[in-house]
Amino acid sequence: MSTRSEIIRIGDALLRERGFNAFSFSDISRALQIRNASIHYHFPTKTALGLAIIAEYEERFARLRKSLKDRPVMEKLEAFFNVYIAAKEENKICLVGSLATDFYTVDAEIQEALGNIVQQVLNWLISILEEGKAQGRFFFNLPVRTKALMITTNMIAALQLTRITGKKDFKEIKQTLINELIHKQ
Amino acid sequence: MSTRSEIIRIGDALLRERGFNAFSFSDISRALQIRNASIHYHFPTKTALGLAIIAEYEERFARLRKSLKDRPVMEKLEAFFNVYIAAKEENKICLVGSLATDFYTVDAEIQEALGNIVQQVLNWLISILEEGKAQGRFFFNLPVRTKALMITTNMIAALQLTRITGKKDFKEIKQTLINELIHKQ
DNA sequence: ATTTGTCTACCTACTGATAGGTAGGTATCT
DNA sequence: AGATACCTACCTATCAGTAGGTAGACAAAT
Repeated sequence: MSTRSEIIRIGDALLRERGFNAFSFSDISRALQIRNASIHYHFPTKTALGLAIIAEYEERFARLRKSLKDRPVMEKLEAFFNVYIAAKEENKICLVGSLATDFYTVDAEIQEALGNIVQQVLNWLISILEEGKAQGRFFFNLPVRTKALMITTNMIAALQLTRITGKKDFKEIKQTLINELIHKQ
Repeated sequence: MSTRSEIIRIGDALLRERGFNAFSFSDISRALQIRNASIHYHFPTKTALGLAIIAEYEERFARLRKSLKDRPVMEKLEAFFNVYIAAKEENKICLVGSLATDFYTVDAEIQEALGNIVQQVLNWLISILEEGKAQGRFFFNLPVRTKALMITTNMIAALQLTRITGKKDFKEIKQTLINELIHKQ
């Protein structure tokens, strides 16, 4: 793995563990056993690193959507939840939750990039919900975008709140969302 | 108003706007037109200030619960949502959401205090939900604590996500929660 | 009534640590 | 020779925090 992608990997981990303002280039350089200035060689500014982290998510996200394109809708829903389950396994929160808290402290470019990825996540979930409903596998009466907002906010904050109340609550929230979706009434 | 409570007020505003690691004693001293060292006179450490901000919430929260003790359950539910509506009016997030993101960067004392206030909020909402259900005013099939977790996570992340997608979405989420609660099935 | 001491709530002036960032040099590979 | 990927050495700004001083309010002692 290249140093550049290692920096992104560690930066992402720190971002979702501690927030954008609570990690430094030094944290990354220490972890990689290289000098601080070497991080700046790959990413001139912290904003540039932030943008690269978000771009990485966009690429992974596009690949994931593509690979699931012709899979059953239930598998897609599982993939959606797996993003959050994987984060919980590491006691991390999600990118959107982390940067939403820090929103007014980051550069406009990051705010914009975050806006784009939020749109993509919401649109993905909307398409999953629509497909599942059309196939008679998912049940909900709310407008589909509203339903997507409800599920997304549940998952974002579930990662955060259950840092405090415990992982059992995270599983409860996740399972409740799935049950409500796949069971009539 | 005393300098001490002004410091808490401004500290709370900054905490919920930018996060714990993105505000400094200088931000507060500048706003109050006093010197940095004077903030340290009232709060020896940033942790002490954080604890005082949380303690202020506990006091306000206890007063609110007491004042609503004999009021109709619908009024109590409104008061619960008003906490988040008021935050949204200022584009701020809630204390719990902010500190959950910063959780692993703050002292254990703050983590503990945060745990206590989360318990209090959840227990309050649980008691409201129980009362409303017993009176035939609220409808839900989930275990009451699960329902409380769902509503709380929706509101915490609604404040965060709608910094990005807009206030209209916040209102949509809030109204959906109320509608689902007060309408059968 | 005046002095004295104590307390509160600030102040100036500083510290060491760390932040993000830069200039310029060097080893290696093609 | 030039590009790549590092390095040393440094910069300025800011951070939380400290030492020690002071003006004013108040109360007790003289």
